[in-house]
Amino acid sequence: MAEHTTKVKRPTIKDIARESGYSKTAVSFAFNDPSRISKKACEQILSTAEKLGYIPDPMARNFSLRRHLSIGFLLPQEIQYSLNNPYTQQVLLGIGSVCEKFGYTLTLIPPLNESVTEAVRNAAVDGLITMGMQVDMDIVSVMQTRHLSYVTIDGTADKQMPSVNINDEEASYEIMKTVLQAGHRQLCIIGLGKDVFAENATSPSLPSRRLAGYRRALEEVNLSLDDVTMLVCEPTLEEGKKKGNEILALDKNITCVVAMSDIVAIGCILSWSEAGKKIPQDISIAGFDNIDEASFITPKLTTIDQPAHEKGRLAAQALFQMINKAPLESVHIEIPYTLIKRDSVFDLTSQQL
Amino acid sequence: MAEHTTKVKRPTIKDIARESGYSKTAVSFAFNDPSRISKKACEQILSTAEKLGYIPDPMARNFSLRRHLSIGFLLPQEIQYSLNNPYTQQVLLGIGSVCEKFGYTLTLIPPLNESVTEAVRNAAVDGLITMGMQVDMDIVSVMQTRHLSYVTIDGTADKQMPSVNINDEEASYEIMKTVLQAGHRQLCIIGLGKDVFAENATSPSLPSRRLAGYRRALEEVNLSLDDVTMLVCEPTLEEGKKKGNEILALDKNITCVVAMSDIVAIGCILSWSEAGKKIPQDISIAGFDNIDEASFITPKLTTIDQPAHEKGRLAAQALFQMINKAPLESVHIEIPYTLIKRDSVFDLTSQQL
DNA sequence: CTGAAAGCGCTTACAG
DNA sequence: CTGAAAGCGCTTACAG
Repeated sequence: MAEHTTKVKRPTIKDIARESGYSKTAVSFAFNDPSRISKKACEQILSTAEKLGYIPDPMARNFSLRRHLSIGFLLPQEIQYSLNNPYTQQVLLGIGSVCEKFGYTLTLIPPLNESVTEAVRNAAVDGLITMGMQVDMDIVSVMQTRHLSYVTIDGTADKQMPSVNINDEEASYEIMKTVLQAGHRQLCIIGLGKDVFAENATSPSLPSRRLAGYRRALEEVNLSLDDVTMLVCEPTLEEGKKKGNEILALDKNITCVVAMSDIVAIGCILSWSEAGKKIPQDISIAGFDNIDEASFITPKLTTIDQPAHEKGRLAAQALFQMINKAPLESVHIEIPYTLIKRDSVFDLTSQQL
Repeated sequence: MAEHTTKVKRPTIKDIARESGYSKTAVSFAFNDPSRISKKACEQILSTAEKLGYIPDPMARNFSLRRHLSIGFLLPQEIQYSLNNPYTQQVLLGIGSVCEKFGYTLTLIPPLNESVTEAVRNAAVDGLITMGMQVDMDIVSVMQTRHLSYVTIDGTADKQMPSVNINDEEASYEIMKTVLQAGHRQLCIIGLGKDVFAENATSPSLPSRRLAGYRRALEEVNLSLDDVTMLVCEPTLEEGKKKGNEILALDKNITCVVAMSDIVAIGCILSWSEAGKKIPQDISIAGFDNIDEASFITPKLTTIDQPAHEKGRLAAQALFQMINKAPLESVHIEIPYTLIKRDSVFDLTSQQL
């Protein structure tokens, strides 16, 4: 290589040591624990650092200290899908607010080469938060052999799997009951896309727990899930619109849709409005999540309020406890939800024709 | 330390080498370039790795290869504020989709100990995307001495500062003109909170460029910014609601509000609805951004459509070019916007009382 | 195909 | 207060 290949190389601790006349140890102390060297030494070192444009390499520092100062949020599928849901965004905010407090960054980890497992193998983080995880997934064994701490939100509780959830079965029961009490019998359920994690899961996933709640309410009026039209989609606005149109085309005279996700419910409402339907008179709908948008769509959405932000916050808090080797008060955190009755479910009983 | 302090230590490449009978070099090749060793060696190494529960340490690998495989998104203030705006969330999605494509993670970097500069000094990333950055900020010099690549969105273009923008002055001019043509003269502008980056900035920031556009339109009807009520707030729904109420309390008979952010405009609408106002008849409003919510609030919002997702995508694309030492086609990318006229600005001229 | 050894840029126990 | 040296867990040019 010719001399003039002056690659502007960043100075290292060694350069500062040489230039300032002190040792690498002293330079390190100047930045990390000035009390261990003389004031004079510290000043000289800091000023030559300034002069040469030296900033300690965070990666080398972290490597040496065996930490990343970052926690990871594992995205179960492409980022478009994962983050296009206000519910997930609120979870993210909750996690982020805790990271911030601890001086950590938050790493969003999309699948690597389409593989979530690959992504987990390579994740440069101190711990992971996942959504909808179950123990019997190979990602879990990767996290375990990597000795990574992890917490799952909306996943399936297990002693190997610290979790944060609401009581989805009960919440689903309540909202379905609300719909049934309003007299609706021609129903359509829009479930959540099945988890990409779940290849051969055995324990009941979040969608199936919700379904169980719906079923219980249905059975009380002598209906079963077989009497209901079942659809499934990813929780995004676009998918919701699509399903909304599909339902209209179904020609089954559905009077009420019960969606497992507000964003999907809102998508339905938008598509129905465009099609000239009156909501909730022509067709009613109930959601799940109580995202902000649920209260400013017309009609306002009847839904289950679940504190997404709080879920993220608690999951992150638990994760930091684990990272810091502190014992967890409880491995499975269950937080309260609230049924929110608004205007999107028409009361068929009150208008005895 | 007593013998039974069996800290479950992760096996390292050395352990696999010893156990399998091959060298560290061979183990490394088995994972990274199997073609360089014999099939037999590879199999034996991989199987002992499996047996001992060995997964190569990503941090050590990245450190050795002098890379992070992550790019950073710098949050100008606490994560609550920064990410609670659908506009920013879309930018984030755009960035994320590119990261995903390149096999990178996306690191959200909140201020560290309240300091954005501190956060940049310690960021473990290969490049940074910032919002609303100007050259004359000390964060910029930190990025430069760290030899970090960076791109700014909604910042101030400069040869030292690759950027992605729309023409904010022109867009603002257009929307103000729309409002004025509808006959509104009692106006209130809600600007964006001044940047936390900007301590002693000299070149015009995004809010001031927008203001310049507003001013130009105002001057065409012989008004100046002094004739307009000026408010400023952070772009969140909550802040928007607060400002909405403040405006009602103002008792200035404002007929139209021009907000620099849809989320703030929506906040206003919500607070006004609660207060029993008819919108846009009693009070009109125009926004900026065209977030999804702008089209499903009632009334639908008149606003400027700017492709937030595209901004993020282009910024990330440029950043990866820089990281890969490829030349940039253009250091300053300007993308088109669109004026969207909907229902939130009442036409005072058509109803000649 | 295989391995010994230097190197990535820090931290820190230890000796002076 | 100060510094030489080992170590963090990988990669890779080089020699065999």
